[in-house]
Amino acid sequence: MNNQKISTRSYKGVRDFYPEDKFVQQYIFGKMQAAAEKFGYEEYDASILESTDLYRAKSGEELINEQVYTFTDRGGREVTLRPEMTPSLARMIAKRGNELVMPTRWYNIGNHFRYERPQKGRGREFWQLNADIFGVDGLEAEVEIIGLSYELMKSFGAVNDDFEIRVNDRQFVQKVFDESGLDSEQSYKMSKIFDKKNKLTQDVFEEQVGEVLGGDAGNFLNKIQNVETPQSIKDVIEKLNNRGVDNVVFDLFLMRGLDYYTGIVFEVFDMDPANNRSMFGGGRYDNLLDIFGKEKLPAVGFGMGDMTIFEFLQSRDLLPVYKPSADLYLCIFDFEYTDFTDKLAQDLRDQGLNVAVDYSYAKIGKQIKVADKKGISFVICIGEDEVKKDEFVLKNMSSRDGVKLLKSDIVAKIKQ
RNA sequence: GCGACUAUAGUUCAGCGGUUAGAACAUCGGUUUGUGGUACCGAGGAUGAGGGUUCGAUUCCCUCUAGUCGCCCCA
Repeated sequence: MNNQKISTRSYKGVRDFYPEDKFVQQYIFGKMQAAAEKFGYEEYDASILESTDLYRAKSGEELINEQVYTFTDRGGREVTLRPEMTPSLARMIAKRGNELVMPTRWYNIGNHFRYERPQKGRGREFWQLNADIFGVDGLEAEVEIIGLSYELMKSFGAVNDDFEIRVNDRQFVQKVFDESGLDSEQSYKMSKIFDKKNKLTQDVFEEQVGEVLGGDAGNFLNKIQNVETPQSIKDVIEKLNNRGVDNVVFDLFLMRGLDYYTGIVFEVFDMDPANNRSMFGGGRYDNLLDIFGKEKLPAVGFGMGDMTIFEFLQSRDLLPVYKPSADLYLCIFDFEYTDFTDKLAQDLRDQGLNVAVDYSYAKIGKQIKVADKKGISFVICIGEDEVKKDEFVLKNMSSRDGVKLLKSDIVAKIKQ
């Protein structure tokens, strides 16, 4: 036998969730679920394991070679831990084919894995909400998805000044590029520079634009500086305004990294000057089913990761205070009252209360202290008096009060 | 893949080339044997691994490992 000590650390980049962490996670997921279902989205799920071919077909080589967890199973199959939800979603949608009644609205909250260097707000395992609507050609779909994002932010307690929704239209950008005479390679490079613009100084930006154009950038820079908001964006903004969403702006340089977007794209920005960055976003991607040989399907969706929204909520002091699941803690004076206490606990559980029992038989003050440290709201101590009279003192831990009541009144008193 | 920084108790941090490595918080016990939050007393618990310089290294140097942050990337 070896006596090497096993580290208590979790595997690099993945996270443990202690009860306090899980509580916050459940809060966040609860808000995500509520917002999605409010708009009539149906929950779906898939395995975290997918055939590597699925990603090979859809994504670039770099993703497969460097950024995913891939291994060979005992049967010689190549397997990949899902790095995102969209390929699985596309596979499921394609498999159902014409069975699906359009429009279809689906959402999922699941964990994903990618092999990269962990750093602030980014791990090798992350959880993400995906919400997508299929079968709607018009801007109503974009407006709904952006509206859903907005609703979700509000449900977290964010106010309009906290965040800003930036919108762009890839087709419009392409039109601008075409009018300026850029070929397809130049257009692709230019879109990458647009995407990075926020991180560049104006000088560097202009220099890089010049490099792509291979000469004088003056006309092009002048053109994009004076570009007018396209009609599609005007429509989206107007429809959102009608819904009460007024922190929406046009941003010609918003591209989003993904190549698969085909139309409107949007991102939600944190307006905190100390942390002014993109939190999440989405857009239209009508070519989703290409790799399955299916015809085009209109699709608009967005994804929201748990780590970025957590940091936002933390910075705005919008995270909930931890509360344990137990409503009531039962303390026992002496071993002989245990059966009585267990029966009481079970009765109360059958009535819908979450009840934990202290089996330490330590001094009663100590048992109460344990309940206090655990943050449980109510305590009842069981001893000779209680067993004899069938009457109980319900201690409210925050007010320090105790009220005498009958067993039949305990549940009502706690739930009030 | 590249770069910077860091590594001391469960956690956050001190410390000094030299006797027994300190504190706070947390944990446990006690002051208090039918009732908790304050206060007081006490206890357990640590120098990431290997090598080098030195009479002596937790301290200085090197390697490894791990972590944090940034770049790249971001589905």
